[in-house]
Formats: sequence, C-alpha cells, structure tokens
Amino acid sequence: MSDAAPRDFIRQIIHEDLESGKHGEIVTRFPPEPNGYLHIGHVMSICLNFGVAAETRGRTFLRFDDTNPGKEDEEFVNAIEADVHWLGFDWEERLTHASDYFDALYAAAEQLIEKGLAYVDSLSADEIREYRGTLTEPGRNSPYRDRSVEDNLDLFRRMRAGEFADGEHVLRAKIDMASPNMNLRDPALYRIRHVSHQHTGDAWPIYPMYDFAHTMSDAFEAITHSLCTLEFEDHRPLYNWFLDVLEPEHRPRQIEFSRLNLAYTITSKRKLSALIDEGIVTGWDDPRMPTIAGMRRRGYPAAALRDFVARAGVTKKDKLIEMGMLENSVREVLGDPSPRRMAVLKPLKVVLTNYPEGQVEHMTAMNHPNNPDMGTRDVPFSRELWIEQDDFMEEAPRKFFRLKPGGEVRLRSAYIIRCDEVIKDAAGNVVELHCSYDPETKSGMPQSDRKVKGTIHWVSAEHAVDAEVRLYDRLFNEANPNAAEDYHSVLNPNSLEVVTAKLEPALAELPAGEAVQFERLGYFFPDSRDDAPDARVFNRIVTLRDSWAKLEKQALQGQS
RNA sequence: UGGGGCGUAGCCAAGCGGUAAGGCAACGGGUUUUGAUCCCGUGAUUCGCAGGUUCGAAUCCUGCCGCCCCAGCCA
Repeated sequence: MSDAAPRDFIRQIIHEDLESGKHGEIVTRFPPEPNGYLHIGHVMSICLNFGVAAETRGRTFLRFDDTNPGKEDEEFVNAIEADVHWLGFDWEERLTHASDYFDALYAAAEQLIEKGLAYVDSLSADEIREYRGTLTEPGRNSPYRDRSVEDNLDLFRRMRAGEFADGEHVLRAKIDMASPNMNLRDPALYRIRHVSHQHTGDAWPIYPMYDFAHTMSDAFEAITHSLCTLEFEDHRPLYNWFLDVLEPEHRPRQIEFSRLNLAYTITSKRKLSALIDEGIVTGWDDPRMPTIAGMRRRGYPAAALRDFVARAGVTKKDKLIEMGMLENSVREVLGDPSPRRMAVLKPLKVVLTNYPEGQVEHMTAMNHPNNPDMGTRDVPFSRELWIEQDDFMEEAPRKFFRLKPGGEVRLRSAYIIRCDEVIKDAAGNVVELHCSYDPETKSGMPQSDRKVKGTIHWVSAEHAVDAEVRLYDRLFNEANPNAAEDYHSVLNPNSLEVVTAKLEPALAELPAGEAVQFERLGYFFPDSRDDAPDARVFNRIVTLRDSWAKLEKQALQGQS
C-alpha cells in the first residue's frame, strides 16, 4: 500500500505521515451540511476523503455539520446518505453529527472562558460588524471584551439556559481585533437561536459556529487529515488556534484543495434551488442538474463520476473543467457493458415497394458488435419501416453517406435499400420515402458484404413500440454561468427536448436501472420516476461521438 | 490599498536543480454493417513576465503582472 506512488500533494503528505510514523492509521471525514443536495463538486471531496482512507486501510466518517438549525433538514440528510452510498462508499458505523458533540463543545467553550480566551459580547450584530474594521483597517475591541471570567461564565450559562433572546449576546474568542486575518478578529463561537434542531430537537437554545464546532469535531473523532476546499485556507490559523489553546488529545491537520467546477453548470445551492422554485427544472433530481441525484437519474454511472474526478486530480489551482471530460468518462464506462438496440427518435416512414406485403422476417442482430458473448436478438423486419429524419437528405453533399434520392444505404443487420421516390406533402415537406431492397444483401448472406458507404438504423413500423425519450443538453450557454450577474440571461432554452420515439420490440423488455446504447445515437437510461413497463420513458445520458455532426457544424460556420 | 492562495498546450495535470509524463479536446491515417468503438500518428525550443544564482532552472532568489478567496451571530 505504501509503495504505490502518491498521485497528488495530499496523498504525498499522507504517505510521508505514514512513513515517518506520525500516524499509524489515516482517519478522514466527509462533513456536509445537510442544507441541500450533494453535487459534482462534492463528488471530488467524497472520493478524496473516502479514497485516501481506503487506499491506506484507514477510516472515514460521514459527519453532518449540523450547527445551523433552520437551514438544515432531514430530507437532505437522507439524500446525502443515499448519494454517498450510491457513489460507492461506506462509512460503516462512522455516521456522526456535529450535534453529537454539543455537550463536549459546550464544555470546551467554558474552558476557553476560564482561560480568559473567550467572552460574552453584548453588542448587536450590526455593532459587531462596525467594530470588526475592514480589510485594510484594524478593528476595535468591544466594550464587553474585558468582562471577568465569572461574569462571562454566568452569562454563557444563562445563554445556555435560554434566558436571553436571539441576538442578545454572542460568545466570542478573544484573539486579536487588529489581525490582518479577519478570521482572527474575535470570531463568534456561539450564537443564541431559539429554534428546534432536526437532530437535537429543543435541547439547545445556543449553537456553536462552524470554525469552533468543526475543529473540535475533527479532534474528537481523531481525524488525522481534515481535507477541505481553498476558501478555508485563511481559517486554518483559527483552526490551529483552537487546537493550541484547548490541547485536545488528537491534533488533526487541515489541508486545502481546489474545488472542481464544471463548465456550463452552476453549483451554488441558492441558484440551484432557484432553478427548482422557478420551474426551470423539475427538482433536485432533474436529469439536467449537476447534483448526484440528478446525474444518477440521468443515468451517469457512479464509476464514471469516480473516474472523472480521479482524472481531474487534486491540486490547489482553480479548475473549470470541460464537459467533454465528464462525457468521456461516462462513455468509457458505458461502452463495454451496454447492450446495443435500435430506436428512431425522429421518424420518417420508408416503404419498401418490392417487399411482399404482410411478410415479416426476423433479423438477427448482435447485442454488442465488439463482444459476441453478449449474444444476439431477433429484430422484426417488414415492408414499412421508420428511419431517422436526419438519415435522409434530398440534396446531399458528397460527404453525406446516408440515404439520398437514387442512393443506397445499408439497413443495419438487414438489407441494402435504394431510395426511388420522395413523397412530399402540399407544403413540400418530405413525408415518406419509397425504396426498394436488394434481397441478395441480407445480413449474413454471401452477397451481404457488398459495399455501400453508409449504414443506418431502423425500426419496423408494424412492430415499433412508442416511448417518450427525453433529450438533455447543457443548462447554460455560458462556460462559466457562475460569473454571470443574472443566470437567467445565460440559460439554454433548449436544455430539454421530448420526443416520441419508435423502439424495436426488445427495448420494451429492458430492465429498469440498466443503460442501453441506441445505435448511432447515444446511451439511454430508463427514467427512475416516470418509466413504466407499458409506457417507457428514457433519458438520454450522453450522445455518441459524432464526427458527422462536427463536419456539419464546421460547414455551417464556414458559410456564415 | 491589508491578509491568504494560485499561474506548465484549448481544458485538466505530472514535474520537487540534470535538459517538459499522461489524460481530455483537436487534427491526420487504418480497421469497421454504429460517421461509434478500437488502433496508429501529430502538438510546449519552453513552463505568467523580467532579471539574478548555477556548468545546468519549470524547479532556487528578487521584482513585476494576472486570477481567486476573506469584512455572517452561514458552512
């Protein structure tokens, strides 16, 4: 285990700490506040914390940082547990809450008071802000800063007893109001909040602040490496101050790494819930959401998410990672195991004029062209078929090797057909194609290897199963929507397109929870909420790579 | 203008004084009954910039520039 090369600076530190004997065992924690759903950014933290411990046979706690009742909710704790499990990690018996330590935290606060390192301040929130100074000017001491230990103890105990109203007093650390680090200008330790807590009920009228609760919780759990994101970098001196003055048995070390930002998405909880409230998406698990719940419903495999963050790496540099990177991981893990099927998203009718009316053949199609072990299936074939509208062009460029008037194309796993006649409606829209098939070219027959440039997918009209298919695209048109003043202005209005597709019959039997490749189109996944055996609903997980679409796009750009 | 961080290819990222790994993307080519997959091949005379130290610098020093974070009784 220790001979494996460390892959990033945090693993290097951990490796050294193990080598030097500083720690016999690595203990980490993933500490979400249960005030929202976990998103792609959290995936990074989860994989890092659980990963680093697993690699060294250490342990990881799942700890709910529940020190701010009112914002937190049981719905979120359940969702978080489900998401972490789904991602593939297990905290075993190590499920804790910052609120589990409220008694110990309270005792530590009294110790601080007794040491003369904390005091009860009776300034209002506004006054405290004024006294704090600014980034360039030092703060001033509160007039209550020199209260005696006895007074402070008395006041704090009465705060705990519920004698004061919200906001009347606050317990502060006594550090340095002139520190250039704002976090050291007598940070608040406890505030009064007469609200019930989702885990401790009405037991407490006062609640500890993040810095205090987090540091001491880490110490109580004997966390060796407390891994967090860059914005906490200048909280580290405060983190260490608590450890220095309180001298707990265990001394955790905080190390910061950069957040993972995905291009074209937002992760701010406020904005994510606004998307839901405004009806732009349907909920936290909308398949367009960057939440774990959303990505799971979309059909992204957990392994793809793990692979993606592993490739992104752990560093201190701000990241804005391209979608293509995530999509690559998704395609890579879906490629081998997903069975292939045929489905037509935007149907165009084809009539094979020389094919006997009423005849049905059963074509044998491979479930995976690169893996014969996955077997074959029967696909019914008849005189009338559906093909993709995009697979026909009346006036096609020479590079278009699909169906065009007078041209030939192979129907996958079936015959080669020729387009003889284009049928249009009064408005001039193509509504139907009359084609003829070449009986000598049936898949598997001796003559079947006749070369034609293109192969397209199809579904027998008579046997087709209708299904709702949801085609998702990015939610935003701007690579960094976080930077936009108003995210509404950068919303992608076409992030969802719903079509009624024609499926080959075998697709009606696809089990829920299993991804499938619709050949030439992409990977699809039965929707966990709306899919039903007699009314299938599929989500498009991701398209296939499409070099034709790329060419078309370039041609379009060349014209304009 | 105070403090804390970060700058290696379009996006990520190795590198830790000995002469710029790798992945994604892009671009060529081969295989292919998915324009998919797979396979080959192509990118940095240079590491934000400018000096300095050194036989030798992305790595050490100095200065400058750019970007991010901090003034919650949020986390």
